[in-house]
Amino acid sequence: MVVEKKVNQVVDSVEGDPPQRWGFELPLLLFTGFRSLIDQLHEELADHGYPDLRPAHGFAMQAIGPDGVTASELGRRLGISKQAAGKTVDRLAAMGYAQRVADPRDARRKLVRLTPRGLDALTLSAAVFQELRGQWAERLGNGRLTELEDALESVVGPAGFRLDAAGWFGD
Amino acid sequence: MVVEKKVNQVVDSVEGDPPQRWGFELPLLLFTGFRSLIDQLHEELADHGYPDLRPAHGFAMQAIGPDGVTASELGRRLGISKQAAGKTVDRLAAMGYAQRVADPRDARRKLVRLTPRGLDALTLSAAVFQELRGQWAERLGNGRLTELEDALESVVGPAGFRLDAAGWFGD
DNA sequence: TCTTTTCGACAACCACATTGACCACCCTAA
DNA sequence: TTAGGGTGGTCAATGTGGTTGTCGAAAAGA
Repeated sequence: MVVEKKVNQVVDSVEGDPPQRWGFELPLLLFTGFRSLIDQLHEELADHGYPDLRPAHGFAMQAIGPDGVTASELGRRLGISKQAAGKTVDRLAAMGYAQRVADPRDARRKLVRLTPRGLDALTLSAAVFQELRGQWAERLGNGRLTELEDALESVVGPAGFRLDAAGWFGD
Repeated sequence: MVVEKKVNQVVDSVEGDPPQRWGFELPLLLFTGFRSLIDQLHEELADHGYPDLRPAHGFAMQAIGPDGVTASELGRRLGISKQAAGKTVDRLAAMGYAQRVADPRDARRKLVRLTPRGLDALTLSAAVFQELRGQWAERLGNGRLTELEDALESVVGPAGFRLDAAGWFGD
């Protein structure tokens, strides 16, 4: 990559107008948008009886899915060790969002399944996201919103979304 | 918020086409875009002699800024305790990106400043982001990219960007 | 059947945050 | 001028969520 050139470009334009927009604005805008949606989601969730859910829990429950998974598989999906996944399940179970059930077809396995409460939280989340998208559509106009979504998809690809976001940021 | 209505809407359309796009795609697209930019940034940083930098370090260094801050103020900006901020500074200092200097005007304070190496990393990051934005512009066309940025800004506002992203996600 | 792999658990450990306590220092008002 | 309150930095204890290592039981494959 020709970054050296860019260094001078950036340094030079400190005294002047940005070419169009600074490059660093893009990730910040994306992150701020994401964060605002997630924060609003959890406000709604709290108001509707799920005050203890955190963003990471949503990813975990999404990774469990409607059919359930083993703790090992959950670890793979979340990008953490199976032991850490087991502890995550413990926490979700203690909060009443998940449970372990023995797998009759494989005595080693214990399937992690969402409880009805867990499924409800997921259903509500989907509805809140739909509502929030509606608010964006109101503000931007449906066309601009769709273009935004399409543009993003064409850059990042429709590639299956990664759920291993928990420790990714970490120090 | 009229979420109850949305629940049925979402449940109903499980058997059918999404209204346009599912609401949950929007946050995922935003996050995936953000993540892809950050991942590529850190690939570049690693290739240019900064292999030990993690995303969270970038936020911390950004919070320190070119003028330096006290550890307490750093804690406020990052949304963590001053003790945790102090440890973060210890880590950055151990890696050679920051240093503490006594403040001659206030004997209590120790100013945290970026080292030349830290400043270089920040400058390089800005250049990489500029380059990455160029790649997006190539793929989308400059017009569509600018529209994307403008649309995002009009939703989340030009409000100063929050740096307290580290523990925000957390479990 | 024998070997290898997989699953879930237990234990020890580590990284990074927390709270609480403390002293040194600045600032201001009596 | 001095007493008090607020602020800055550090130490200590603790909590949480992750890691690796190990293990026995069970499944899968040669």
